[in-house]
Amino acid sequence: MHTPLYQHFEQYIRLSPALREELENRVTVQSFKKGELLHDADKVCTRSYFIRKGLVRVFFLKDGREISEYFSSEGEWVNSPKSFIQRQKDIYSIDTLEDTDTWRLEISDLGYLFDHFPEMERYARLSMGTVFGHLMERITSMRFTSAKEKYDHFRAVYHDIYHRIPLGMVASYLGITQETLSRVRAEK
Amino acid sequence: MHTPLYQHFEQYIRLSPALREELENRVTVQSFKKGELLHDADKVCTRSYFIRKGLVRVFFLKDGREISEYFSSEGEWVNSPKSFIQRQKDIYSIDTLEDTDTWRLEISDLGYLFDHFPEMERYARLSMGTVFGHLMERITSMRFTSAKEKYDHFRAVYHDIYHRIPLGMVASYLGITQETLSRVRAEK
DNA sequence: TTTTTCTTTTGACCTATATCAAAAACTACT
DNA sequence: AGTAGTTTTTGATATAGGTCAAAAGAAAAA
Repeated sequence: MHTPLYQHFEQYIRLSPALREELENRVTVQSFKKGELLHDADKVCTRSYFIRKGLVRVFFLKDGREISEYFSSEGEWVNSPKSFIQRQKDIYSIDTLEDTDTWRLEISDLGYLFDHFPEMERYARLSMGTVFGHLMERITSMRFTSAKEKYDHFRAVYHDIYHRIPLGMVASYLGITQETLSRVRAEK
Repeated sequence: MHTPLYQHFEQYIRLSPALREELENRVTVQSFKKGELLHDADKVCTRSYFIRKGLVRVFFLKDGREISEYFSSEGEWVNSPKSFIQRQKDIYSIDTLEDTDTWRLEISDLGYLFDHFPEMERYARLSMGTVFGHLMERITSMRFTSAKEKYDHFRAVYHDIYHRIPLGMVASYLGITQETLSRVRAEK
């Protein structure tokens, strides 16, 4: 039943039966229709969602326009990172681009797991290391690169899901206008 | 003697006497002259340096030019993150912009600390969370912003040290040319 | 199916920043 | 102090990508 979740953890640590059971008990199924909000920037983010099926987008408002920060899909956790970690409000909201099924974990439950299973701390450290690497690569790919190079990098990173994301959202993710992205895409 | 190092850890966890002692035993003083390499991209990064005094720059080569990735100064750890975490080569080298004194920690010693002190795992998770936030902010500040806005953000982030960094290195950090940065700076 | 709304493409024009080149201002040796 | 090397500034020009506007295409609603 919770196999994809276990597999995710086992990329980084070995799950003891006790930890498996705790995870299973503390995680709740929650589904969202396309366009629904998982998290609103108005509030502190107290939940993390593991995506079983679907696609979500983390975004914020700048001058009244929605800017995509990043996208998450099957097999990944999503939350508003700074809000979730530091228990304060942040600028990000999260909504879905497709009907999405998740397992939801409350921050209080996660705290319990950290306190009682040191391997969870290790899991967090290692998995953050992975994401960390992605962020640095992204920063590199945003400097001294043409719109085309940015788009190519985006397609490489979001290889499996880039075609499921509307053009305007991709453009704001890349920091270019959708007109420019449309032209870049045309010449191929 | 090791006070600044202890203080750094105690932003995130409480250091037991036992852990203090282990840290103290495993850390080695190392000093570098201005311009010396702390790490060369040719090699796997197996050491992390805590900066007691001085200023270093993490950079890589693109088309024969040196691009600054970021800077670190007093009270911070520096290494080549992906190389250090995943024990493989990466593009980054590290050198000093000033004479620099450090405490050096070998990855094997860090591994020992992770294995024997679960609070070290917690420290790593929490401190990575902080850096994580900075990276996300930086990504945001690089999209849809003018050269001037990028420079303003840089000065805010590197408030205490920005004046110690040569203009050309700041420009490559921001992803703009040094000519543009020079002009931005002139009109104030 | 038809209408309405949302998304993407195309076109014309403009501006911020890149590029190339050279002068000026620093820094660091001898 | 004087020379050589490096870094920063200034100037002239070019261009990628922004902005604004409108048409075309797709998706959702009636």
